[in-house]
Amino acid sequence: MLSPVDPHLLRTYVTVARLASFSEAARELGYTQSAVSQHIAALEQDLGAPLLTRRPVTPTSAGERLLEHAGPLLLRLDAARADVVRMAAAPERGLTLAASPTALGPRVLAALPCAGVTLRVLARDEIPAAVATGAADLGLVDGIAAPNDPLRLPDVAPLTTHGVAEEPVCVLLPDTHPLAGRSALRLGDLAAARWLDAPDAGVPLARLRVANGGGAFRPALRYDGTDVRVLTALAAAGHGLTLLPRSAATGVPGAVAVPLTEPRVVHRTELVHGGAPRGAAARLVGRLVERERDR
Amino acid sequence: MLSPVDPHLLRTYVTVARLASFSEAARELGYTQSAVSQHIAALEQDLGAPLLTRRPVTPTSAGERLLEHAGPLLLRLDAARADVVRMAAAPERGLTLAASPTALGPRVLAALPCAGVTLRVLARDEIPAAVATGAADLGLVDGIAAPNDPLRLPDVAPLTTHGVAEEPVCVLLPDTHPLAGRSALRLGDLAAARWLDAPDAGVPLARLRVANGGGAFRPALRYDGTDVRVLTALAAAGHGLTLLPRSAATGVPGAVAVPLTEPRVVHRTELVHGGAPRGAAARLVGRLVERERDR
DNA sequence: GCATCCCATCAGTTCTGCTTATCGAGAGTG
DNA sequence: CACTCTCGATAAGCAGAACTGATGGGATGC
Repeated sequence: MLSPVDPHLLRTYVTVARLASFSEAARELGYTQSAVSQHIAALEQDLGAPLLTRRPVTPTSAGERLLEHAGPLLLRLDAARADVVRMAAAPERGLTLAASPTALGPRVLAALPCAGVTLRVLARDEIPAAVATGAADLGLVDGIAAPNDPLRLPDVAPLTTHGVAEEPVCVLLPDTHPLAGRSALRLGDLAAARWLDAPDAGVPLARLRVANGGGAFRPALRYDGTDVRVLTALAAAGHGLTLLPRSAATGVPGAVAVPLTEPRVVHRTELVHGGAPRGAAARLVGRLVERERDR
Repeated sequence: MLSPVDPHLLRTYVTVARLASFSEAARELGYTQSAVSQHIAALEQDLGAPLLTRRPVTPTSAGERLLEHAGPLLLRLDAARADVVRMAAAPERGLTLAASPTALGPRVLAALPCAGVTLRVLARDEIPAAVATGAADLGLVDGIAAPNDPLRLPDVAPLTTHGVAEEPVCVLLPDTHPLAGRSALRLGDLAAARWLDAPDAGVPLARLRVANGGGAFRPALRYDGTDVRVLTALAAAGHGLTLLPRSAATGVPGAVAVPLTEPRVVHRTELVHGGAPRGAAARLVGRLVERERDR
């Protein structure tokens, strides 16, 4: 049986690759430069391939490949520890909730307890990681899916998800737009449009590209922030169209929200948590999931 | 910064949990019983929680949780090594192809080279693991999805997938069945039917349960093998209905295949491979993906 | 050509991880 | 009830791993 790759070596490897320097990595990790050098040598010998070019320090192609593995791997390793530790000691500190910006729909907001919650807005794909490592007790992720379909989340760890809410998806158009009067839109109607590319604030477009039959969207302006207000303002100012859940798209000055009817997709919000939510976290889970069942 | 869980300890832990014995695990791992005892003690101290009850040796609740993490974790660790090693040394041995039973549709069979291929039929969720760890060079997985949607695969490692074929999904009915004369069926027509539960041979039903609005299927007989012939024979004999891709469902004596039109799903086959397919593997990838593009 | 920077290598020390040996608790037996 | 057998915990010792500090050598800059 072949022994697993030593995660200790892996950690120094990713640090070296990130900083592009053995000595810097040594400083950051609290080792001597010598130790780091030996770590990399050991890893290269173990895998039987050079991982870094020296001078300048850059990953080789094999090293690039290893980097792709290393991130999720170290994440899972930490997640495993965090998850088990969480079961043992539940200090009942304040509840931390990690959420993507558009995941905070009306149903969620109504269910939040009045006090004792720390809300942390993160990019969509950081949320499972935050929950897995214990940085947050609960996560709220949103995205586009077929009705009643679960979202596709990166599975960094065994997490539990519950559907919490589904809303229609709307296109946000400046009210001067020729299609602004429509009561419904198909994606095909907008084939020639320019889109705002806002993976962290808006609804990710990539998911639709497939349903769209492979036709790529023409991105106009890319927005890397997480502020929905900025995004709606950009859309209202005519910088491009964007997709939002109805509740986030209505009431924007200078813009109208038109429901998207084809393809038949919904904006879905899911609650994600680790093994054993306790105390306030458990209560919030109960409240959100129960509301869903009433629906 | 917290140091990652030692995978060495993790490996002995899962072995102990599986065998429910320290001494047995020691024998299997080539350690002394003392070493295993120390490993478990170290892990429990590291995580700050008891993981096993002794006498009898059983995982605690925290231990159960850890087991859920451990499997994917060790798999990924091996996958990382295998992937990098594969980049370095490409010995150009015979091509090994791992496939789920119903993934071998006509398009795939036509593209296979005449010689030098080892075909290995595995359960659906073992295939990504086999490809990731290098047990197979390529994998073929099938499943049910919305048209043009990718399948949901367990992401054990960064793998690349290509859609290879899509076929209609058919219900296989014994020709004495009252609905056997229909030219098309909706899932709602079959709400009262009994189903064959064959997760490894047929098409998994779980995926449809969601699209079905949460209504569970009534399973009649469970078949754990991977032989499609057995499955079709069972269906023809009236032991229950089953879903199959059209090419696998036609021509079964005593049964008819009726296309499923609602929900709108297809049987999809995907090719999955690791980082850098070479030689014969690369040629096969090329041939399969190219055929897809022609479609 | 000299200084500097950066990684590789070597020797020495510390500390971890494994083995052997022994103990103690619990289950089965006459 | 005593005896034994099994199985896991613990102690001591030893070999090897891991890290440090020092040194070497190939780049680059002045």
